[in-house]
Amino acid sequence: MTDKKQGQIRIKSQEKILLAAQDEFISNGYKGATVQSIADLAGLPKANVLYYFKNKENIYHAVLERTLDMWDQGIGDIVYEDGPKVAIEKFVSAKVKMSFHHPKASKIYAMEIIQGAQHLKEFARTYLRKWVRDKSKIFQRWIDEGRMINIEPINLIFLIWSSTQHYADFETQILTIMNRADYEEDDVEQVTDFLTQFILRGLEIQ
Amino acid sequence: MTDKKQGQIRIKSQEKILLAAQDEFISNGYKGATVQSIADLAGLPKANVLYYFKNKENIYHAVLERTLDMWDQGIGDIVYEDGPKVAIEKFVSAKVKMSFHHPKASKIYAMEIIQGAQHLKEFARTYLRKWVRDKSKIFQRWIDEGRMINIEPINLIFLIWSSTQHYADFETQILTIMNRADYEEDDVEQVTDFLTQFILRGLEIQ
DNA sequence: GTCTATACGCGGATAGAC
DNA sequence: GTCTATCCGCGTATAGAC
Repeated sequence: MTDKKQGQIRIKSQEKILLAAQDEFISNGYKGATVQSIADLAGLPKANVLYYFKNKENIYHAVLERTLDMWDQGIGDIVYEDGPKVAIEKFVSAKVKMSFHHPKASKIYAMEIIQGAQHLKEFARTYLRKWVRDKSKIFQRWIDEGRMINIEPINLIFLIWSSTQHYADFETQILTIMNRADYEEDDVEQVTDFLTQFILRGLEIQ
Repeated sequence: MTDKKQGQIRIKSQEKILLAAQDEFISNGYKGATVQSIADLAGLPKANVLYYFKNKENIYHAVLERTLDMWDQGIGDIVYEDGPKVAIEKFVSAKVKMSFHHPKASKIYAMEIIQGAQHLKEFARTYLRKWVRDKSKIFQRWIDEGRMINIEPINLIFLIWSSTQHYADFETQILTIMNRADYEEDDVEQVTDFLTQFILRGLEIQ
């Protein structure tokens, strides 16, 4: 075997482990998850999993890190130059896409927060707080310019986050209520349109 | 000791156990929770906890049941006779109050759904599905009468659920972002007003 | 690098003393 | 009814064979 091939196996195995771990952590939480289950789901011996990641804590950190990376990339951005209408259309659309295409990332994140954000306190205190502050300022500028109704920007941010993430986190409940097995590709557009239009009306934009 | 006093102890102990269990299940999930932790939090020996509830599964069921009861009571109702404006004001107000005053109930419920609703599939399939169907019909009637804008009622229901519950489930994140230790009583009113007004505008009611 | 075998502790549950 | 002592299995992690 060449080094290249071994490196390939390493990468492939780590990838399989992280995907398996994501499922296991969602199903059973950090403490309830077992390395054995992760190994079984990944189709590898338990010892290999621990060889690659040393211990359970490290696996979880790796899963969380990928989740945050995804948030960072997929989220798009809110910039002043877009104006309120386009900015909100872009942002809501990106968030809804994320929820439907990567519900597991959203679920891992939600569980971590509900359980007290033990592993994400620092992320919230620094990155997230700054993000909210920055975007609030942009919304406030638009409010001052009379381009949207006068609301607390932070309430708006929470409303957008919650109403979009709901389709990922509460997927099981939504599908059960609607008596369906899976989301369809059409759902993304339907929800995006509903939320975008609803929010724009709520802000009296156009 | 009289029977009465013993009954009192029984009730008090069960109450302490259920409150402790709620915290433990939120922090560590069903599988990660330990009977020993619940006992410690309740200030009772582990054997007593198992004496009252037989096993961990039963404790969890009891906690879930209380959560659903609370949902049932606290949620208020949406009735045709109120008309869309009053109905939404009442409903949003009740949901926000619940989120701020009983965040733990909301968190237990959210975790259960995120993890796949193993213990609540039946509740969703029967009770919840019917609830959504009934309320959708009421909204549809108001739509047909031109008293609110034409949207999919189910999207509206999900938006109200998610935007109100967010303040309970994501409490930790919200407080961290806002750099505060706890919610204040004023927050309930502020959030209620924001969400109510926003949603009424989104539906073009008034 | 990969896997088997095992040490060691924790957790659920019960038996039985008080 | 209440609590102590204990059983037994599972889970993490590692030692060491291959």
